[in-house]
Amino acid sequence: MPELPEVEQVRRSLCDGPLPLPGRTVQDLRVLRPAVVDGNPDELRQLLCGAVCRSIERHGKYLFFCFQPSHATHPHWLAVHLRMTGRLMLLPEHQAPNRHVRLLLLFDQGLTLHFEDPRGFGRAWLVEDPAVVTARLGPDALQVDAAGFLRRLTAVRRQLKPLLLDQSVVAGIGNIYADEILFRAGLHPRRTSHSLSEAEATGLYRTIHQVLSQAVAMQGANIDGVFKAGRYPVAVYGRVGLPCSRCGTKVVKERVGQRGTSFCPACQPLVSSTAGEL
DNA sequence: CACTCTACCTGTGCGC
DNA sequence: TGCGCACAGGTAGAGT
Repeated sequence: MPELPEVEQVRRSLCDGPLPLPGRTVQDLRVLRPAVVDGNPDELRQLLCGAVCRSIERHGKYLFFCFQPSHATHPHWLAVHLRMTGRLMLLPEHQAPNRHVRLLLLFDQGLTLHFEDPRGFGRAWLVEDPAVVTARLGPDALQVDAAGFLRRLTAVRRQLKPLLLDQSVVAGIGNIYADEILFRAGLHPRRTSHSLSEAEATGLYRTIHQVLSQAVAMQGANIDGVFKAGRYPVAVYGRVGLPCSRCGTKVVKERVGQRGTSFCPACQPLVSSTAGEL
């Protein structure tokens, strides 16, 4: 389930890997499953064939591929959202797409970008400007400054778990990192934004930044047997019934805001405490 | 405004 | 072995 750190890892691997995408020209585009494209697949193909990839940007969980078509003055952007099970892989052209590949972008020098997605929730679509998409989102969770975050936090009266998941507040946090952040901040998922002390609110901000930047540095999360994108060790997500790494209390799972939520009932008390960060 | 539900989709893992 | 089924989750959009 790619969230900010995993999406950033994808971006980096495509930009800074041994075979960087920027600078390469699209030779062909194949839509293997039309639902993956939001818009007309033929139009997408016409616009991107012959276009040169200039850069790949990220905002929250969205990727934006900047393409300069040969006969246009301004670039076109391919927006991509991987949702839960989407993956992007740059493979040699002789590699046959597996049955879950939805979209193929054939580049020069025999490189093909595979957009694979077993669940088929992921989407790719063209935009004139990434701002069309990012206007609906809050600031990127790694870019937001303390004052901006605290302003957004105190502007509402909401439970912390759904608040962190709301992409219009800050963009990039999903179910896994929301649980990890709240655990490390020592905050119960049902605590409300307006109930936080100043120290708790600042601690939450610092924890968001700390957890996400550490996860980016470790190339994403590592979840036992499920999701091994990177090496960032999760402390509570998917660890129901196992002892909390900090105090040994069994990790519990409840539904908070319709979402499965794992936390340590001892380290994350529902009542305000002066414990501070973990 | 805050919350809840539903739809989308399919692989996984459980109970029987 | 195999069937049925709940479950997982990001987002949009509708409803309470």
